[in-house]
Amino acid sequence: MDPTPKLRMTTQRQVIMEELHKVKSHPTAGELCQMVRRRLPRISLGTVYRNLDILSRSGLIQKLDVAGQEMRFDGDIRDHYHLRCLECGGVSDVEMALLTDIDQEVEKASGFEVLGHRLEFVGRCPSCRRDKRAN
Amino acid sequence: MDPTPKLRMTTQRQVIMEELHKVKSHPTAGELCQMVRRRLPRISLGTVYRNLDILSRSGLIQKLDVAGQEMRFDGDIRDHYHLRCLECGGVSDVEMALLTDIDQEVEKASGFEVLGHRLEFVGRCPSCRRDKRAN
DNA sequence: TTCTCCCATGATAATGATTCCTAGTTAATT
DNA sequence: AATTAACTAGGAATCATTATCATGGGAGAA
Repeated sequence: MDPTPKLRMTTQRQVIMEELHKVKSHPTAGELCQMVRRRLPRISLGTVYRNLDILSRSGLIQKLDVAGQEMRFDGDIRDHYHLRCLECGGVSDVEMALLTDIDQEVEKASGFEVLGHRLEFVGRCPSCRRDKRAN
Repeated sequence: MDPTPKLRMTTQRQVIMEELHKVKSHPTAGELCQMVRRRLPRISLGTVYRNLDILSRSGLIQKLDVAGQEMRFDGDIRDHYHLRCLECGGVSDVEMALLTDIDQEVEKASGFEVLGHRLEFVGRCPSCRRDKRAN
């Protein structure tokens, strides 16, 4: 229906991307909004959400949809797996080769057309393990 | 602190479990509430949520937390993987051996204490592939 | 059986993340 | 500079989920 509207590089959009690329964490929209507000104090949370959505649709960033209630965003668009700390809620990257064969295996076994998979680990991050030891 | 309060097997709780076990789909709380209401028309959605939570904490059912906005529930408590149809939103089981080694591998490589992982596939279910062909 | 305790229920309000709406603003193009 | 479609801020609306609270009812003791 609608031809894709042409993107404009607004200040807000620019700063959102920059701030997201600065960190290796995987912030939520709210966290990112706080970060951006240090430079653009009047930016609204809705704008952050809208731009994160647009940027991820354009393939410039990644919308993570990891377990948990809040969506997270990643400036690294390479396909990779994640690890969530149950204690602090943080999400880290996993250095691990992608599983390349399982999609086809599952496709054969299930009758589904398999387009991809999502693998994520849960556990306790080094920092939280350290804290626990202190208790 | 609190000794776990003793569970009372109420009619509502009973019926929720029965209805969940009847299906091989992985209903949301709302869907399950509709199913249960055919037998207990006055049950409230809050009761369904509360009991699903209690039952999953007790290990009698599984809370799925698959990608997407709504939580889903599974009467099958065996550890297994899932497959989500992007078209109809349905969630199916995958017949596939569990990946047993990767947790330890990731633990060694990452410094995290890895407690488990969650793997889910995305694609199109046989039924939606069939519909698509008709277009 | 009756009393008492206490967990459970139903109804509804509250919360929190996300999306939608609208009037005013701005980047890109001519 | 003028034009215009895309964008923004702010707030309202939505949707899933959780909390609150007065009432209900089952299990054990008397």
